Amino acid sequence: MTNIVWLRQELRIEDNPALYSAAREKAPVLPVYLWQPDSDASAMPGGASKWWLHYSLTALEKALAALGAPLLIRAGAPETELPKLAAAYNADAVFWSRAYDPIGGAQDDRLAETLQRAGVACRIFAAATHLINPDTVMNGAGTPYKVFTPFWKTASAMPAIKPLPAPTRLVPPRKKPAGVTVNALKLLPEHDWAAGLRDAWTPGEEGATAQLERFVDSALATYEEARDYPAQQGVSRLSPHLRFGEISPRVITAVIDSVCTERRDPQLTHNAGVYLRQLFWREFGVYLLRHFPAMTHAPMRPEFARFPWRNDDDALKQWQRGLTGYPIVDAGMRELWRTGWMHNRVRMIAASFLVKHLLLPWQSGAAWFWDTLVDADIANNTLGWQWVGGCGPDAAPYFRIFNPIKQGERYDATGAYVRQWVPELAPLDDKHIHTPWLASKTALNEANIVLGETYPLPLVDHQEARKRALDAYAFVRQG
DNA sequence: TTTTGAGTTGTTCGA
DNA sequence: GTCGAACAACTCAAA
Repeated sequence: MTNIVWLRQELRIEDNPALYSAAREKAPVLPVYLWQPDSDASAMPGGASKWWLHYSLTALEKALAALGAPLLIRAGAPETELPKLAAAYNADAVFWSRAYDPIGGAQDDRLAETLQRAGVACRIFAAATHLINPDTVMNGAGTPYKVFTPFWKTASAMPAIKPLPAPTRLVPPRKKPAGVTVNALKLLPEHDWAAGLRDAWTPGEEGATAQLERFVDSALATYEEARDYPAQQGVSRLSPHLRFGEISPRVITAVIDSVCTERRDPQLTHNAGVYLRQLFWREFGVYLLRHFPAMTHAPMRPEFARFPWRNDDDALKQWQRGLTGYPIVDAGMRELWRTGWMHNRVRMIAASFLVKHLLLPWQSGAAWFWDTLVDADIANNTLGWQWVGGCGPDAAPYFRIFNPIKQGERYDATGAYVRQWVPELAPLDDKHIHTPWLASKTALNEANIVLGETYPLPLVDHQEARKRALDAYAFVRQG
């Protein structure tokens, strides 16, 4: 008799309800990860996510081996692989955490049915991937919230669930598992473009814990102010760790709460509150997707179906490559390409530029982010892009059009961020670092810049693009 | 049912 | 340079 633990979105051993419960029963534990190459194309991780997954699985293998039970890795769908494994190991039960996205949820239902037919018990847990269960937070009318603040008030007032400890020891099944190696999944790119990712990140539970510690020690106390400046280390950078379940948001909350209690510093406590509120945007994302599964592809506001999006592959490519001619946008897009991540402030600027300045559909931006972000998460990505597009719940009003010049000058006043990611502009003086097309010939010569050759001229004029966007949004409103 | 207040992250214009 | 208003109504949530 064996307990199978299917590890899906929680690639960690601490605060893992399925693993914890299976381990408590003293029976042998078989932890399983399933790679699903044939699943729905929209559910397949993008290139950057696959890179991360490779190292996350490697770390998980090591952690589980240290506890005594090696990880079994297989390729295949859970509803075919898990019943096979249950039979081969004479398993009494399969333990796993529920998924709240449409594809994962449907998979849960199919798996539970198949296992029950085979006489195997299903021990399904509310996922510790999130702080709330999306099915339990509703407004007074009994319908799902569509506005963040009231959602947050209700959701954050729910009693916090204490994180579960990591099991100290696991009993392996007698039979040696026959799986594949992480390498066999071929998650790493054939052509190695991942040097920037390797420099920037340490995937895995240990890396996640270390990152949380760094954030709490060095940035949390100034989070509210510093989080908007992309050249500073002002944000948590925990998003990919959360995405792969290498750390649970309950652990993050518990650690921060205990630090605040210990230090009794009102400024720290205030900033911690600002950060924890941000964590609830992640909750809001999964919550909305649970209740409005079509939002991954369809605008939440139906009138946006007639939005006059343009079709311009050249412009899309220039945006993707960081060649729009607007330094802050290009810096962000190149940070993304190199490191698999982009600072939140710059995500808003770059995304707004695609949707409002270029009038390209938010779905094409979402697709690019899906492929290039190490933290690509279907719920967060969808919410973020619908918000920017103005077609989501609680969205940015249509007349709120980020000015990429002003944003650059305000949040990257010295140009440190632009200089890091757009090195061809680095020698330019601060005054024109966000507007190279306004620099004098002498200044450009001295900086070795030939506009249109070494760095592009602006793809669109801000004022004209702004007017065009306002007209397009007016068209949607009036029908 | 009706009413009322509020709504992540901005920009521009004119006094 | 600073400040407030306009952008333009609309939807959501709760009383």
